[in-house]
Amino acid sequence: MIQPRPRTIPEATVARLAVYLRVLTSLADGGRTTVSSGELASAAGVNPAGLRKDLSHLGSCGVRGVGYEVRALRERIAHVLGAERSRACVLVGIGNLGTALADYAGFGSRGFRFVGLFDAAPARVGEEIGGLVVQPMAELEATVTATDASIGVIATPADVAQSVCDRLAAAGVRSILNFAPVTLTPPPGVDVRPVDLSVELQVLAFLGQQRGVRAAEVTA
Amino acid sequence: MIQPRPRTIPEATVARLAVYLRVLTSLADGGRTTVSSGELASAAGVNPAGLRKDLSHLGSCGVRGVGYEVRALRERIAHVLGAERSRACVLVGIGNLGTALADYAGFGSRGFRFVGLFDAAPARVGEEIGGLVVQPMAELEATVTATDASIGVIATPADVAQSVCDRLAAAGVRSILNFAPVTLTPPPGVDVRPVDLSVELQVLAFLGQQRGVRAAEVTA
DNA sequence: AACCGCTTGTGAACGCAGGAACAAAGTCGC
DNA sequence: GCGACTTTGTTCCTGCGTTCACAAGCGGTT
Repeated sequence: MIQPRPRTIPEATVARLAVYLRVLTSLADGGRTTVSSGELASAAGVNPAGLRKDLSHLGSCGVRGVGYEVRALRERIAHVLGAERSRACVLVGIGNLGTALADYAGFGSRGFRFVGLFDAAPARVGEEIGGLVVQPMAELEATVTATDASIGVIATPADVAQSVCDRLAAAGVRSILNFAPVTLTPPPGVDVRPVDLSVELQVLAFLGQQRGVRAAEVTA
Repeated sequence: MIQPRPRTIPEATVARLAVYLRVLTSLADGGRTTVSSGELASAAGVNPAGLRKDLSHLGSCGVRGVGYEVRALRERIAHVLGAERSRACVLVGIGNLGTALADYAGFGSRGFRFVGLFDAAPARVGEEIGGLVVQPMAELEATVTATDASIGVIATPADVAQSVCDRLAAAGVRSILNFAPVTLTPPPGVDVRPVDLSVELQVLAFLGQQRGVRAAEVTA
């Protein structure tokens, strides 16, 4: 089977596609049937030309002079992102953040479902969160295998994150979202995407500080 | 006063500097006094040449043939990022995620301190988290003014995030970290940095799916 | 049926980030 | 004191992402 499109979609574009998908779902819920690139770009906070280029990566589905059909475009993006099928995820580290993630309903509507929650603290084990019961760490590998989970989320303290990463990888998990404030070095063939909340705050603070300096210079 | 360095540091570099700062702190705690670019790059998960280029943006502080002095470099980065001075932050939306953020000790050690927690639900008001008492939304503006908070964190449901954003901006907050799954349109002069956990998961899933396709092609 | 306005899709140019290679500089050994 | 080695700082270059601008195409109108 020949793929008519080059299947290499830039990572930056993929991130924006996920945002478009969210906006389109919101529009569809609001009863909109068509939308122009300018309006969609405004709602997503990006440049209209860039949005069109992003969409061109998945074979154009718009109608010139009219715009895009909301439902059709949503389906198309969902298909490319693989969001149609539900993906099994396991979550390790049921602290405050882990609890928040396990309870977050937003994941379910985007094609992700948690199939296992794990924590090292015996006091946590047995607790029920979002319909799942927290399991001990010893059951991690068996659950990953049984559920064929391909995504792992690490919300543990920093000092155990690497060992959790290794265990997840060994059990067959290929993609890991890491909230622990350490840089993980995964085995070959495993992707790690770091999400460091402190880093986000520091970048934000620096940009704000720099903006202040600029403003002071302009007035000077 | 003439600044010897161009103060325009690329945003990508700023994000990495925050990571280097974290690694350096860890090294300093471990008793290390010097570190080479290669070792530091490995610990941060980046290319050594790129790391040296990042560091060159803030005036080189390394010693050729030896490496970087851990404490001095840490101080330097902290100074450039403005992490020496503690910054006042307010947090709106004390759900599961908000509670996790308020309780997260990692922020304190990076120069951020929460000075106000707010929630619209009367049941939440009065609760004590991480040494602070949750306040009603009506007190938002007064607290921002009194504490001169410059950073706001939004962890509310999506439907009220824009109005919270507007109120924060009106009260004087210039930088906002948004965890709500909507694209905010801030007033001029206000920066918003979105952190969408579902988007992160979708990008991760797509990359993993694409990796699977690649592997299948190679075997074919 | 033909025209006109509107919107998409694409081609080109610009700027930026990332990586590799090389020169400068300092330390360790002899 | 001198040479060789190690490591930084810089420069060049390649590739990617983003933006602008224009041609192509469709619907509505006359």
